[in-house]
Amino acid sequence: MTEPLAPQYDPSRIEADLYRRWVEAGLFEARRPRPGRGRGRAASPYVIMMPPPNVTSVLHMGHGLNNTIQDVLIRFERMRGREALWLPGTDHAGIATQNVVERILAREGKTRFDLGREAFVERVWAFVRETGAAILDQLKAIGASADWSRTYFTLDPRMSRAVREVFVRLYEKGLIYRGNYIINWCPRCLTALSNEEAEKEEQDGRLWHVRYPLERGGHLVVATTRPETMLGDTAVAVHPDDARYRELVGTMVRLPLAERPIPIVADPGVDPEFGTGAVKVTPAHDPLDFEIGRRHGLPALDVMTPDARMNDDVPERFRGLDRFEARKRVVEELERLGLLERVEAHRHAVGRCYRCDTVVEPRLSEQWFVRMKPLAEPALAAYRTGKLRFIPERRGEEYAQWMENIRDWCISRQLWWGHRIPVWYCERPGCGKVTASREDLTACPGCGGPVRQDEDVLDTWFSSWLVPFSSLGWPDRTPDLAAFYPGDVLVTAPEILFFWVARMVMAGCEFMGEPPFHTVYLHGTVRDTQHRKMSKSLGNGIDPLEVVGRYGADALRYTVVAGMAVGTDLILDPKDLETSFAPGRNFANKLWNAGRFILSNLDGPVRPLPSFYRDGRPSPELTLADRWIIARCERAVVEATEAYERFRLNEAANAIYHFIWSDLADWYIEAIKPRLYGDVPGGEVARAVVTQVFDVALRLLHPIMPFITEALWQRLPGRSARSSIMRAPWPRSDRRAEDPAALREFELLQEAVSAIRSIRAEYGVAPGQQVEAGVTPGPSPFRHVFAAEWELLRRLAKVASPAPVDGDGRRSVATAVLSDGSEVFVSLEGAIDIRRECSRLNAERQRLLALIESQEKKLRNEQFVTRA
RNA sequence: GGGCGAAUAGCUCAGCUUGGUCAGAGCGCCUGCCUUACACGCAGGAUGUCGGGGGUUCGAAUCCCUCUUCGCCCACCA
Repeated sequence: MTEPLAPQYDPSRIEADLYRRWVEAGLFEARRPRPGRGRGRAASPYVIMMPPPNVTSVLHMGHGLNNTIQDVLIRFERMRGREALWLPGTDHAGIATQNVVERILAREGKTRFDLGREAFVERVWAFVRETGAAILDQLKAIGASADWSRTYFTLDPRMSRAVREVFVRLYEKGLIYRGNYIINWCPRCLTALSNEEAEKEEQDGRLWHVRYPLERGGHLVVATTRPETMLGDTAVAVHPDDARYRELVGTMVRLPLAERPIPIVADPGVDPEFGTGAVKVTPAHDPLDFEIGRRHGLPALDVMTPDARMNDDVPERFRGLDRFEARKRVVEELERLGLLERVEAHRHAVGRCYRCDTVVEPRLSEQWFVRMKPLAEPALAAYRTGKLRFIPERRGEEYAQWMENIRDWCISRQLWWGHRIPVWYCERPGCGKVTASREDLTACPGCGGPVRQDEDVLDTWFSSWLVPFSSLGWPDRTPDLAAFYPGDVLVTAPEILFFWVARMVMAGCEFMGEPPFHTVYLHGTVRDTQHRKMSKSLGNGIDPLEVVGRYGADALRYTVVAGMAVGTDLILDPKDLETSFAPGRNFANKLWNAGRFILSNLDGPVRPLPSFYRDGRPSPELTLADRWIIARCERAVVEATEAYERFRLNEAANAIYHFIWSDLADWYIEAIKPRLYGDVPGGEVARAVVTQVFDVALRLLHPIMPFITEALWQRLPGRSARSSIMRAPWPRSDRRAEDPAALREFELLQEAVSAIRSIRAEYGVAPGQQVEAGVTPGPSPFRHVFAAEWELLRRLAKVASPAPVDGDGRRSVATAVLSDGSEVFVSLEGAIDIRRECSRLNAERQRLLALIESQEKKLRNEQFVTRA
C-alpha cells in the first residue's frame, strides 16, 4: 500500500483491478429494501433499465456515451444513499442476429434453408453462446456499475413467458389481430418490417408520365414513380370533383403491356394537383392504392416474388426480372410503343430496411398486428398529466404527436430467430380454429384435431417493450418486481424513442398500471467532424476500447460527459483521438499528481479538527486561504449536486474540473506549501483542511471518473483497499461554509497577484532574477513588485489578520510604483489596477453619453409628434 | 408539405429560460519557464461587429420579426 505513486497516471494499472474488486464486493448489486429488518427507513430505490444492446454487437461510441451517462446517474444516486439498480441485458435482435449468422453460413456456401429451421435456430444459439455477450464485458471496461447478477437476455425462457402472457392477454382483449395489409417488406431479409423499421430517405427519382389508352379512344395520362408496378394495376383513379376526368369515370382503359382492361374510378384520396391528377391503382404494391382498391372492391394483383422479382402474373417476357430491371424494361417498351409522354425529375422518399438498407417493397401480405390506439391513450395521458417527462422537453411533443397519430404495429416477422408467435391453427378440415396459447399446443382445444403453430416470429421489440417488468420476473409477483417497479429514468438515443421508449410506456401502463419511469432523458448522437453519424459502413467510428487502452476509461467518460450539453450531439474527430480525449487524460493526470502531493505531505502532524466551525463561526485557526478553499468547495458541492440532479452533466463536470484544477491545485495547494514545509506554522491545520477538501472533490467527481477517484480515495488516511468511495456518502452542503467574506478577500489577493504578474510581464523581468535580493536588471522600482509577489504566494495563508494600515486608510498587501511615478495599490479593500480603472471609467462615460443622446432623441421625437 | 433545432475565438462547444457585473471553457497558436505534485505541467498573451438585416429597450449573444445556411423529426402526393 505504501508503494510510491508514479508521477504519470497510468490507468491501465488500476482500472481492471479496481473493477474486479468492486464486483467481488458486490457493490453493484441492488439490495431490495427489507422492511422490518431494522435498517431504518430505506430510501426509495433508484432504477434505470439499460437499453439492451444486441447480443452480437460490438461496443461503439454510441454505447459508450449512452452507458456513461447512465453510470454517472446511477453512481450519483447510489452515493446519495438510494438503493441503485441499473439493470442490464442483451437483446436477441431478430433480424440483425439472423443476418449475422446467415452471412457466416453464406461463407460456408449454405443458406438457412439448407439447415432447416430447427438446426438453424440451434446454430444461432450456438453463435450467441459463443460470442457470449461480449458487449457486456466491453461495458465493464468503461466502468459500468450495472447489476450483472440480474442480467437478462430477451430470449430467455422467463422472458418467453412474459411475451406469451402479453400476447395472449392482448389477443383475448381483441387487441391483436391478423390481417391482409400493405406492409413494408424487405426483399433481402425476406420479412415484414414495421413502419418504424422502414426508414424514409429522400432520394432523387423520376416521375414517368404514361399514356393509358382509353377504350373509347384517346389517352389518359397517369404519372408514376414506379412504372414496373403498372403490371399489377387494377384501375385508374381520379378525384371525384376533377372536371377534367368526370365523364371518364366508369369507363375503361386498356392497361399497356399487360393488355388488360381496367376501370376508371373516382376516389377522394387522389390529389388532383399532383402529376396529371390521374393515378394508376396497384392495390398489392402501394398503401394508398390498397385503400382505394378496398373502397372500390378492386382485385389486388401481386406481381412480385418475395425477393422482389416479377412473378408469373406478368407477361412472360418480364418474369423473373428484378424489380429495377423490370422498371427499365417497362420504360423501354412504353417508349417504343409511344406511350411514354414525358419523364421529369422528382424527389421523393423511399423506405429502406433499417438493418440492411435495401429499398423496401410495399407488399400485400397477411401479418399479425397490435391495435395500438387503446394502448396509446393511457401512455399519452401519462405525458399530458406530467407523470412522464422528457429531457429535453421538446421531445415530449414528438412523443405526443406520434402517440396521437399512432398506427397499428405489425408484429410478425418472417424470420426463424425470435419468439415464435404463440398461435396454433387447427388442421382438421371444417374446424379451422385459431388459438393463442400460453402453453404449447399439441391438439386443437376445440375439436382435438392436429394443430400447426404459426411459422412466424415476433418483432424483436415485442420482447423489449416488456423489459421494465419482465426483467424483474413478471408475470410472477416477485419481490424484485415489487421493489423496483416503476423505475426512474430511461436514458437513450432519440432514434429508438418510438421503437422502444414509447412502447415501453404503453406496456407499462397496460400491464402494470403505470409508466415504467418518470423521466426520459434523450441524449444526442455521436457524430464525426462533418456531423455524420458514426457508423461502421462509413468507417468514421471511434473504438471506445481503443480510447480506454490509450487514455483510460476515466478520460473517455470525462470527454463524453463534459463534451455534451443536454439535447445536443457529441462531435468527435475519429482521426484525432488526441484532441478529443487528451483533456480527460490531462485532467486525470492533474488530479493524480495533486493527490500524490497531498498524500506525500500528510506524514507530518495533523491537527484533527472536529469541525471547521465554532459556534457557527469559522475556527480562528483557519487562515484566509483555508476559509476560501472551504467556501469554494461548498460552492462546488452545491453546483455539482444541482447539475447532476438536472441532468446537466457537462455543467457538473465543468464545475468540478474548475474547482479541482483552478482552485485547489493552482491556488490552495500553492498557498499551503509554506505551512506544509514547516516554513510557516499551521501545517497541521492545512493538512486537515486539504484532506477534507480533497476527499469531497473526489466524491463529487466519482460518478464521472470512478477509477481514479477510487484509487486516490482509498489511499486517504483511515481508508484501506477494502473501503470504497462507492459507499461514501455524497458531500453535504453546509451553509456555514459559504463564507462570502473569505471569497471576496481571497479574490482580491488573486487579483493582486495577477496585477503584479502582468506588470512584471509587461516590463520583461523574470522571476528567477529576483533571487538576487532585489537586484534586478530592470528599472529598480520593480524589485518591490517581486518581493511582494513571492511574499504573497508564501504568505497567502497568513494574511487573514489585518495587514498594516496605510496613511490613507488602505490596508496594503503590496505596492508597486510605476516608472511614471503612479502607483498600483493592492489592498484588502480593493485591488486597483490603473488600466482597469481607466477602462471602467471610460465605459461608464460612454454609457452616460449614449444615455444622454438617446434621451435627447426621444425628446426630439416627442416634440415632433406634438408639433405634428 | 408540416414541425423543430442549430449558427458565439482557427477547432469542439458553454452561456440565452429569469436582458445589464458574460463575451467564456478546453484544444490549437505566441512568449517565458524542466520553480523539489504534475512539461499530460506553470505563468503570461493574441484572437470574436455572439450568421445577415430590422425591431423592442436607457441597455440585447440573451426577447420579437425577417432572411440565409446547415441538421433533425413527422407525412400514403402516386
